[in-house]
Amino acid sequence: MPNEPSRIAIGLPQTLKYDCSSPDCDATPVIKTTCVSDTSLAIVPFVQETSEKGLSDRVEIRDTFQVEQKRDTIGSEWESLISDTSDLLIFNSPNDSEAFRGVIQKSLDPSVLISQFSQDDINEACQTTVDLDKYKDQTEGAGDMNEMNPVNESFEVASVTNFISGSLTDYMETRMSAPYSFKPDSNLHRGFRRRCLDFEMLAARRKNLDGGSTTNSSTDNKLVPGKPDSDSPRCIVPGIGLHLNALAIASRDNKNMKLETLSSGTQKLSFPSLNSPCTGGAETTYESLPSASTERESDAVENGVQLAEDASQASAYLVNEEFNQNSPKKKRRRLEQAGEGESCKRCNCKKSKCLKLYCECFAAGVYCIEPCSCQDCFNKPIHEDTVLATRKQIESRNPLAFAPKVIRTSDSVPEVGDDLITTPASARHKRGCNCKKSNCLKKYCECFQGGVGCSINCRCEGCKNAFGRKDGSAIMETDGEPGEEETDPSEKNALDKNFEKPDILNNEEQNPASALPTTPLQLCRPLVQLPFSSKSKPPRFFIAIGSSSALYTGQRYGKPSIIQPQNIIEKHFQTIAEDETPEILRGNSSPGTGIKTSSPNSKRISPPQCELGSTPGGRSGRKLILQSIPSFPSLTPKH
DNA sequence: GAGTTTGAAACT
DNA sequence: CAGTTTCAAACTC
Repeated sequence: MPNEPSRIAIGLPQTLKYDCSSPDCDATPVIKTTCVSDTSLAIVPFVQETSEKGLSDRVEIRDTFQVEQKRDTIGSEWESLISDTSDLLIFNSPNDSEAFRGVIQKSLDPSVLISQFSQDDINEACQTTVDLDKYKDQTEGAGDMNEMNPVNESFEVASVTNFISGSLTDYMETRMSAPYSFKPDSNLHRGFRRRCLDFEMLAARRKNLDGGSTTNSSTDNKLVPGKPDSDSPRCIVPGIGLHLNALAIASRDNKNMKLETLSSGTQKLSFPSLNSPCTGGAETTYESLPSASTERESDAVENGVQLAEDASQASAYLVNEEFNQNSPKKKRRRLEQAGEGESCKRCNCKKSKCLKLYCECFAAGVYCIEPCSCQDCFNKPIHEDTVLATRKQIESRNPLAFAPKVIRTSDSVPEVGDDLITTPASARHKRGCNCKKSNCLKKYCECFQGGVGCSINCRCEGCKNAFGRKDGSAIMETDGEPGEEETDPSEKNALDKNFEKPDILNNEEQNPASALPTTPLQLCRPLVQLPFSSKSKPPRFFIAIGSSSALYTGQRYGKPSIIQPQNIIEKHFQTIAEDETPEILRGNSSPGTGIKTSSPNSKRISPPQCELGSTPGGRSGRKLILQSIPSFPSLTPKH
């Protein structure tokens, strides 16, 4: 960055990449910086995202998007913006490490750390960021840096706090969630390697922390890149598994939620899905976690539901999971018990060497881990080269092969205040299914599995997808709703059976807005309407979808770690990802235009550009997604 | 836990 | 691009 050589240059190097592709982005400030530096385009969005998360005012969020749109349309202006916003990079600049360090040294007490920076500071900073124009003006001044410090430190603090507080796992998880990332050159903020993570390391880290050592140092030591230690946390491979970011988020959220729940005493929650193996051990961690988000507790809980949902579908990073799972069967059983089978990726591959999309781990962009029962597995850090090569090959065939299968579309353009949705699901399977016998009522069906309705892209036969039929006739809605007629009892049973409706749903039933058969669509709406409202409970499966989106956005924009410890930002993030996005899309996209742009029967996925097409000022929603996608392909490591 | 079914992924 | 094979998850018993 021309304008900020001294600061940015130092830390940006490759950290960017790692972080960008890591689910962590959302969690750590570093990511932000990284992302920004990585892609000039990402800067604004990134910043905005950050601000968004920090903002409680939804209006501001919208403004942010608007800004983004504006920027987008301007196009050429990006670069100038970059330079202008170079200061933003400070968030993650190496210099922050100092602050970070200082914070840690000051106190290991998360609460203290958190307290050091008021939400106001964060918001203020965020707002500043949000308003790019304003920011420009600021950047021109010498004092802009100072102004940003609050944010910066806040981020750092959050990270530290998160790390220090019982949420170490969370922190690490976040860090490590970058499934395959580049080897970090930077000693700062480098991503932890998710699956490589083991508790020894965790323990060591804890010790280090306890000993007052800086997070950075410990991290650095652990993250020595390139060491072919399959069990070490350095299993990151470049650009892989971006969509897992969502998972990471989900898992984190999940944990957070749990924490919240615990604190409230209602835990036993009712979030069966949350009890997935993944979250199991996290409790301990969280128990110690200070209730920094006390004020938002209710929200957090509420969010927790959402998160839980999310987690159920995607999370795969909890350390616990790695401990508890010994055999595929067990894993599966646990998963099943948890209500979701996708939470923690584990495979049982025997012939694919875990180098094909057959392998869930590989497909998810993560290394196989101990709980996997795969044979002749090559999806391990020691085979990083092979993994990357294979991945590249697959991506060459299908650029979105590792993208989330279920993506958010602009289909739903529900109007706030609308009653139940009559519009198509807000998320769709990107390719559509091809079911012949399952009637799209079982998890064989990717659409169903993803909790989304079938679409015109599907080639399924006899579609009875409870989330929405191919013909668009049957989107599951609340009991007694129109969509129900389409769904016969058997279907419902199937649905319930497959997804094991959590108690939470029952709770939701009490809430008209989120009544039972929560379908992506259905829930989506409430979310849109009440992004931050405690009443809006995310659709159980939809969340996953949201996560995916979040993933994109999160990666691209980076999820601020600021609030992570408290879930505050996280919540915002979630909300934004799932709720705000739709609105954004709403603005520009017309219903039914979403992903359906691709040929209905086309098996091949259209490239991001096509699918997400970015029309200046045209489809902000899509644009948003689009931007996020680019990060994925970061297959080419910047070593 | 073994065996079957299913549909995506991979291959031809 | 269609048809076939391979694969591993999902499912059943």
